[in-house]
Amino acid sequence: MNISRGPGQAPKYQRLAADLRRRIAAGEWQGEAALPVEAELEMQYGVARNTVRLAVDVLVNEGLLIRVQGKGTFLKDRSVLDHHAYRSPSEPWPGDSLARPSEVYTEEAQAAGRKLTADFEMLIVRARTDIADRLGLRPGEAVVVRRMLRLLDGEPWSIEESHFAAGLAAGTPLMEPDPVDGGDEAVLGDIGRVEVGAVDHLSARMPGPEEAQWFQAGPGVPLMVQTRATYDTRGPVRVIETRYSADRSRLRYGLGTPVVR
Amino acid sequence: MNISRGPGQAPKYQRLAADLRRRIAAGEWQGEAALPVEAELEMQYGVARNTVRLAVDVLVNEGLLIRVQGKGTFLKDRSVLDHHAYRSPSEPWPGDSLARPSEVYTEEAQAAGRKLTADFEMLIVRARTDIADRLGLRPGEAVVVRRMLRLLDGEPWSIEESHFAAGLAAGTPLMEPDPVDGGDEAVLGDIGRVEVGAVDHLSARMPGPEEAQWFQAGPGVPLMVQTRATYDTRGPVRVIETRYSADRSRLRYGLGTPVVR
DNA sequence: GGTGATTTGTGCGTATGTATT
DNA sequence: TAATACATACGCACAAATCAC
Repeated sequence: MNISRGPGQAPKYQRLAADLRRRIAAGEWQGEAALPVEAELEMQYGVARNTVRLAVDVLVNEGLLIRVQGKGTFLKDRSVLDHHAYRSPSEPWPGDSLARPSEVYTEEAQAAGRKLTADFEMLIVRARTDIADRLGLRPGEAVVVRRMLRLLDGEPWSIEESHFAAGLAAGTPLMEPDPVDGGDEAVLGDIGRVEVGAVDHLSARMPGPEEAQWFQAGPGVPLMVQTRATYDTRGPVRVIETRYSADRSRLRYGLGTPVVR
Repeated sequence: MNISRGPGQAPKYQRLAADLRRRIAAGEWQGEAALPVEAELEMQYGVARNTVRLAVDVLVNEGLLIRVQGKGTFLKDRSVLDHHAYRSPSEPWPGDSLARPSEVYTEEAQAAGRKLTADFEMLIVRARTDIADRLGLRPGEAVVVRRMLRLLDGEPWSIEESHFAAGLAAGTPLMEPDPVDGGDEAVLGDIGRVEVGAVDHLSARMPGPEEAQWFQAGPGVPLMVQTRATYDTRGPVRVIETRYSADRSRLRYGLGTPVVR
């Protein structure tokens, strides 16, 4: 392919990126195979190393390729784990359709032949304004954050943070720096705050530096953010913000009357 | 700030990026203000232009900054439009909680003081394997795709594609290259295929080149992808895949018993 | 309407650092 | 240890878009 630049043409590096994209789509390299090394691409296309890197940058930022220093440039693998974020109330399933004790995650992973582990942290912070809003608190009020860091086959998968008003958590096991058997909803049940409804907000964005580090997310891998505000008959109970590495997860919502398949 | 690189330190451009991130967070530039020009940053930090560009690249890919040739580098604006992807059946709302005629979008935009317009296309294609799967078709069977391109204040906002089995659409207005009053569900109702349930899958990824062009999405702006498979009592009805520019949209799901706020 | 100054975009070359094999 | 391959960093030149005059 000739990528010399004429007038009215796209820049070289973009044309090079397009050609590499085409060769990838054509299956020239399979699986997680390595691409030709940069020096080889320089020669194949007769361009400077800089131009090769600009082109590969494009595909890396699209999430198609990953670069590994000292090894090479590789096709990126994409295998996702579905998570049931919600089931229709009538879908047969042990427990509530809003509840999500840790066992749910473990089971989903096992069903997919994969292994899910988790770390736990508890912290007390001043609420972000959007969280305070949804909990019905004044801005800057203290909230208890219970954070679950989930790993899939040892790779970072999601960060789940449950936010409780300090008043609600006081005097309960939610103040302890340990996960609770049966999930936090067990505690909520004990104090008569059974969640009956929720509103989820879903968005996506690129990770910040700390997030990119924890998720081991290179360029081209967005985060998917699920923010769930739950309610009982008295009012707001908690806000759960869960961040997923988008290249490893997909969320599923069962809506309306479930259909047997 | 001194960003000379010592041993064991992060690379210059990363430290420069971190410092710029800090200055942005500190509010040194407000609104959509311009950052110092590249030459100015070169001098401030005493580095080569290349290094400045690498650092700014980082922040652009995080979605924090945008660059405009001939003008400068600017803070990126983020204003999102919420879309009600699902409402609890008991939430008061005209029409079904699964249905989404165009009017819903228009109303949501109006409520936010913005204007939503749309273009329509109809095409007949061989089904992608995942679509065929969910429609219960053999791979490669023909499907009718009804595509709605939605613009918010004239800016690209979402692409919605409804996929119907060719057999189902035959002989109905779904074969016409025009939108249907009341939405496609009006046609489905007429032929006795009232959707009673659905399964949504949500994911996020970076746009491909055509998508990036249509969405006018620079680097750092992911797509959010919602795939809804709907059912009536007889089986699959349609698959709706909607792609949103993640920096302009947020999806809302009302779950369980709705709570008055 | 045009001209030049400003600012980012593209492209080349070179050298050296660092991780992997 | 040596070779390989990507990462970082410098410098330079010109193109293309924008804007002020």
